[in-house]
Amino acid sequence: MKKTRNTQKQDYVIDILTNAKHTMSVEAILKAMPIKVNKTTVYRILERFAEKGKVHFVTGEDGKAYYALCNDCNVKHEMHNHIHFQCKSCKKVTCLPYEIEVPELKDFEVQETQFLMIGICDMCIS
Amino acid sequence: MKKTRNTQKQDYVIDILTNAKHTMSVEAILKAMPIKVNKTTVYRILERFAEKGKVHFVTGEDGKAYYALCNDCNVKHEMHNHIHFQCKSCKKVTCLPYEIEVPELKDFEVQETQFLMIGICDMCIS
DNA sequence: TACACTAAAGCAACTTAGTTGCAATAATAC
DNA sequence: GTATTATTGCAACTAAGTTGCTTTAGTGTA
Repeated sequence: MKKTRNTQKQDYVIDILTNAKHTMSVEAILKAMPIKVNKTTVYRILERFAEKGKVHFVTGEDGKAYYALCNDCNVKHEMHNHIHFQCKSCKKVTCLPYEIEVPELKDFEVQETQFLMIGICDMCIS
Repeated sequence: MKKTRNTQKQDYVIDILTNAKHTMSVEAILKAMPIKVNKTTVYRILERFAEKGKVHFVTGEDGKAYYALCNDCNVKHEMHNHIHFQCKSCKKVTCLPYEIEVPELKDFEVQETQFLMIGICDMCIS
């Protein structure tokens, strides 16, 4: 395994995702940063974390990637088979505590899953 | 309901999707067109078809939209709860004949679903 | 068949997420 | 303290998708 270093910016990303109520886009993470960080840096930090399984992401219906910390989700499963919900109005993506029972596929070697439900959230419905 | 017109270009899109083995990106549809068509046109044709329920799309892990004809998938269900598979190597997205049992969500009004499994397909594994 | 209405198509310019290659910076090991 | 190299920054780029406006061409009516 490649050597890694601890940096302040990586810590900030973890802090921000830890305190996040929803999954976050790179754009949102950048805005939440207490110091100025380049977007490429954030992309690469998240890429590294995703490889290590610290973070997972879903691609929203809008084509953007939304990131969240991995809590117990993949410790047990190696995969993130829980559902995400994206609100069409506010675009927020939320991790939901529902696991999907995934079928065995014959012609495909499955590495990840992304289950997304799309609609309107409570906050936006009123 | 708004009036619609039948045009050659719309027919071509339907033809192409009918003969497609996989879901198709707008780029792929454009390439498959027997005549020159503007990309904006294809986007708008697909948008109209999606509204009418003739077509559905999944957002791939790559953030691109992949379109497929709706066969019996939404006639019965109003939603497209089948699984899609995207190959990380060739990027192809395939509709799979597996329905997902979706949970009732309390805080969200669900309008659509996108279930994506990601990995390597048989063709690319060798 | 000719005409009016307007849906559909074309065009060009734009927006934005994400990427790339390379140079500068700074953790870590010695 | 110094060397090594992981990490960050920067600028330029790519590509998907959008927007506003003009032009073209289905379709209904006379």
